[in-house]
Amino acid sequence: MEVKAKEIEIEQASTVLKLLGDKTRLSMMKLLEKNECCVCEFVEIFNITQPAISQHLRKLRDVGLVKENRKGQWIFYSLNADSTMYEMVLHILAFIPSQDERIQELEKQGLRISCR
Amino acid sequence: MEVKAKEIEIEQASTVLKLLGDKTRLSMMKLLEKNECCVCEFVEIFNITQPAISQHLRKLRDVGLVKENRKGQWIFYSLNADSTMYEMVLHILAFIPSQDERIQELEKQGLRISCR
DNA sequence: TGAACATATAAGCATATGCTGATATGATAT
DNA sequence: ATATCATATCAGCATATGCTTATATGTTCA
Repeated sequence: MEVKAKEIEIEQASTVLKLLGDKTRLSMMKLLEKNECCVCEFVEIFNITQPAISQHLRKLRDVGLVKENRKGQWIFYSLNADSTMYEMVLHILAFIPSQDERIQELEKQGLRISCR
Repeated sequence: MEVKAKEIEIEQASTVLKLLGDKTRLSMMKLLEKNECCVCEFVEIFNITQPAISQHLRKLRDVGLVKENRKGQWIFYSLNADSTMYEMVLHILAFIPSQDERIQELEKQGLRISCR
């Protein structure tokens, strides 16, 4: 490693890594790296129910990886740059291929996302 | 990210992250970052049985994160630098505090590790 | 106020995970 | 050969995880 990384507790680190060790959550985090997203977008993108999405987001929020920002009826999620783990998360996400085509794919298919 | 990271499949990435998302395995990997270790060392360090250690190592080996090297009676494990995920793993381990005191702790307590 | 929409929470279920004790395999040394 | 030590594998169990359906909460708008 060229730059000395800011160390974090191993307990915390393993918690975060376990959360990222789920394909759905990892994709969510990668999307959130570049975009603010609301629940309904995730619901369209992933082939699971809205409660399943909410539960994933709750787990990510509980450990402080994401934060929510209500805009009227919608709640937009984004990465929480204040998290102790933010730096590590960014380093990890750098290895993950962009998931943005999944949003574009939806638009192409005419599946409008209601909150935009 | 200052340097462009070599991207890996999201499927693969989540598999690796899930494996690292266990405190025992994460500690093992951190130890292996600097040391070759054999099973009996891990058995002394972690408060779990030898089969549990073997099972963790097997999982790490199955996805190619570690490799084994038999030396007579003992099998020494080390990080597999040829793994597609090696770079990402190193980036992650850079955030984990050293676990080397755990080995030193054992020596201090007089619990000799038989394979050294 | 109440209907419609977005999101969260609860309950229940199937599968995955991590551990233990028992046993098998492999290597060394007498 | 056989006893001993190191490691792996197997079977079984308890707990964790991710999903679904049903329902609750919160917001908007007529």
